[in-house]
Amino acid sequence: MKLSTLGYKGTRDFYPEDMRIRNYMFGTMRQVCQSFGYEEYDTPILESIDLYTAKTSEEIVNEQTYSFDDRGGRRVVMRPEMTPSVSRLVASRRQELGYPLRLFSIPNCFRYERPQRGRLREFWQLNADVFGIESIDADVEIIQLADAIMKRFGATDEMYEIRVNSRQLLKKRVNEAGIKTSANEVIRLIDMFEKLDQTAFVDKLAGHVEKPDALYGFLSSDGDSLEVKDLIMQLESRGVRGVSSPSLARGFDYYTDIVFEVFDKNPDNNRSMFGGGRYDGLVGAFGVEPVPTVGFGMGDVTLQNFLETWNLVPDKLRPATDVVVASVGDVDVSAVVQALREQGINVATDTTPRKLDKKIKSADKLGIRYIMMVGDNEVSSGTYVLRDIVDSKDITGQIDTIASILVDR
RNA sequence: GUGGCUAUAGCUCAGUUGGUUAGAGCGCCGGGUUGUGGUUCCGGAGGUCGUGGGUUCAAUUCCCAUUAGCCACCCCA
Repeated sequence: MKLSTLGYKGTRDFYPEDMRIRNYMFGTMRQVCQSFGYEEYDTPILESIDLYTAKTSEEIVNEQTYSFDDRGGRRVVMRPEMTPSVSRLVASRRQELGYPLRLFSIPNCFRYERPQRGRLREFWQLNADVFGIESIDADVEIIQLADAIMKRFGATDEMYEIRVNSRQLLKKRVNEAGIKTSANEVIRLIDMFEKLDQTAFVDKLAGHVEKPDALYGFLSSDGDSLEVKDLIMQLESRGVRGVSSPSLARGFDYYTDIVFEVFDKNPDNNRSMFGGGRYDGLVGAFGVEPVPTVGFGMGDVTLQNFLETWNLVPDKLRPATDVVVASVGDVDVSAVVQALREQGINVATDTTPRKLDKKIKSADKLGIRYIMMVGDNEVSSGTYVLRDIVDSKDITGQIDTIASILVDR
């Protein structure tokens, strides 16, 4: 039987050229996070199902997780998100950790969903969280961090919008409107505010609250939360533009106060790219003293859509290999290769019996910028020719000269 | 979970109103140039037409199922 070359549904293979883009994205995220004083951590992909049952949104746990029973009969879940794991991490050493604690990670997560644009079954997600700051300073910092990452990718204010809301205020207004069903159902409906027209929305709302018109009026206003206004002001003083969005709710149940999302303004995407908020109750759910927390998750799939549609992916991403040493005829190139590698240069060899033009073509195809042709003449004279495939020019010189060019390329 | 579109060579796609050996461009491999690429010329390899079943004398083409991909909804990164 012939094996299929297709991978599992909703997952991706990363060829070197894909990996370069991924490394670029993750590298940029890592740099900016570290510049804000965030430290990297990691946790296992597998977690007990208990971690999610109470905290994540119900739909995600019930219908969107990969879960199975292990050989000992324990229910195991492949993490659908990182927040419960990092909360567990902090809770288990609650006392001995130093605060404010700033953490980030770029884990792969799994959700059993129908794949489509911006959504796959395996995705990576930058998670940045700050623990131990009660004041709005933490919310400001996290949003500023998210914004800084966007800007480091070359994004400008026309490309995305940061929407901010207070879940506390939203809950208050929902309660004032007189809940007929449940607060969660109303909030879920509010999430659809932008997608429905006014009459359809108010009609639906009328089934859930006593005073739909009052609630609608609030949702379509600029919002009147002092906290949100203060937040937006502080962001502005740091050069970050935030917009009040009273209907913003976010899907996860664990958010307690400020929530935000970053919206992709490109018509090809036109969707919420990522978001986050404050979840003060999650660490405390492990039976320790609660720790105030603000964080966000930034998915690689939507981010890559964003970068591609706005043309922000650098096209100069090159392989780590600096040079190919190509043998000409029957010659031993190992000494030359060794000498270059000792200088810290990444060297691939091509000692296949093919003709030299094929070797140059192959190096070009692999994206490797330099090729060094080594035959008997070069070895005996000690003078080598280094070809820059990109600029199409040759550099002739001793091995040290060649090495110095490659080192500070 | 619901709905729509799609599946032919490595890639992008044509095509067969059901009928012998299924095509193009690009890419790939080899040669013209026994030590120098991206141009050009010549030659070559590569497809059980996604998979399974049905209708038919005959299916890549029609029908059903299934799988995968894309898109929208739900939800969300």
